[in-house]
Amino acid sequence: MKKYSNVESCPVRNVIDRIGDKWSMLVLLVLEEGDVMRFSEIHKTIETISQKMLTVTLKALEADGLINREVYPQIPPKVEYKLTERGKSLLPHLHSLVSWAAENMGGIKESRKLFAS
Amino acid sequence: MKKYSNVESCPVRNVIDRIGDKWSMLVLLVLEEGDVMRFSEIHKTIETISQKMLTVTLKALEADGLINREVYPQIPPKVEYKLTERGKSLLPHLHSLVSWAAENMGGIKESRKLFAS
DNA sequence: CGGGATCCTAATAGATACTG
DNA sequence: CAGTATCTATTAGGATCCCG
Repeated sequence: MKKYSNVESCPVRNVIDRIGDKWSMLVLLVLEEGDVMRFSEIHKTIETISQKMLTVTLKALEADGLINREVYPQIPPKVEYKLTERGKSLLPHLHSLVSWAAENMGGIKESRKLFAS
Repeated sequence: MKKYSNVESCPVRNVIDRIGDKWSMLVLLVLEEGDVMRFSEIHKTIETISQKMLTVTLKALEADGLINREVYPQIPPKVEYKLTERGKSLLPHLHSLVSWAAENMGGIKESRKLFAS
């Protein structure tokens, strides 16, 4: 059986570390539904995210080439975000997780209660 | 378009928060390969995890009913872990992510480099 | 409008020592 | 062997103010 000593080299970890943060996955799902969206639109859709975290999250997703950022140099500024092809290719896998989560959430919550008692 | 204001009620977030931590997913994949494993076996396989984090991670997975913990009351103690049916049902979805990650890691690393410069 | 810069707090993770 | 307990370091995340 192979060893998992050098965690950093694992491609999976690189992905999970990114989409496993507090907001990335949510932003991806929102952008899928909204197609092309401005910063403020995303912010309004995910009401509980802070401006800073939305900025940070968008930048990280852009760095990974999962979303595209287009700036319109005008006053007031306008910035639009949309999924790249790579980003779109990730979404089916996320949806597969979403389905599993929806189906199993009830059972998991039951388990947690039993475990706590 | 629906709003994602109350993040906590989202079943997806509950799942991603759990498997998106530093070690859970790795432990699940290791247990899949190893079938039934003792604490020390898992620890040897994932060399870089601390004893504390392995304990914490196993407990969380057990609470969610994803793994089963069996204690043999003897000296020295022996504790075995294995996937539950629910845990097994999650794994295909993780593998789907693993595949995507493996295929796209090269491109993502390229993107990150370009973005940094 | 879409951020950037700074400060601060809370949550996570690791090291170490100890135990039934 | 399989953990606990405690302490410390690191990181994630939020609040606030500012700016072109």
